[in-house]
Amino acid sequence: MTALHDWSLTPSAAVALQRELAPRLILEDRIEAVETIAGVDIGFEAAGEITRAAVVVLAWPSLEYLEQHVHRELTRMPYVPGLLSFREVPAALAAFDALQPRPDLIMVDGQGIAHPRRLGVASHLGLWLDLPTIGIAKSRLCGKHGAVPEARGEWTPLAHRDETIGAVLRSRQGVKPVFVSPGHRLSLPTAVDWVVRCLGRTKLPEPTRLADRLASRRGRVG
DNA sequence: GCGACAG
DNA sequence: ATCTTGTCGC
Repeated sequence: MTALHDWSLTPSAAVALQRELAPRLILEDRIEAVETIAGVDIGFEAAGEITRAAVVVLAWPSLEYLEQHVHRELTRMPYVPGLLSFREVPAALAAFDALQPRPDLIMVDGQGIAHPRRLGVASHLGLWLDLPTIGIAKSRLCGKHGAVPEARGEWTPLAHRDETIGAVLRSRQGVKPVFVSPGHRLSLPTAVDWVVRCLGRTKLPEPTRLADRLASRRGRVG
């Protein structure tokens, strides 16, 4: 019952594809007027056999709820550090198909270019949809950084092989920082700005926080 | 060779 | 990610 799909690549083939795609990323600000922002996250059911992709769309600048959508499908790949997009992006794309006007900006739960080959899940999704994306991860995949300032909104750079790949942001005082990195079509400063602007009084920005709840079915969103 | 390792 | 109870703090 193995559902083969063009996303089901062997690890080495997936790595080769990442190396081919990373150079195509645009890390300059190519983002239009923002009126809607989407948050995406993936959750699992039935001991991981079912993948559940959730997308929540909010209006900017009110952050008012506009719509949500959930797509469920059989899980196609196991979790392998560095290859997360092959496990989650297919389901996320299906969830996005239900959105009529596409969002102007997307916040993804995971890394953008803060990845060994600069192609985290946020970058891969952004490249595929050709939309601006930002990666917001709750923990580090690669790279190193110094002490993170205690004040909310402050950050310290995340570096990897002499490159600045992201920001370790104190999104909420007294709480572990989040790792922000550009996904596609925007710069690091711009990515951090958007995350800070979408922050409520919680650790995660509203789009991602709501998508998280919907994906893990931990409460109502709309 | 020995760790580290998004979700 | 997911499995899980109470508990500390704004």
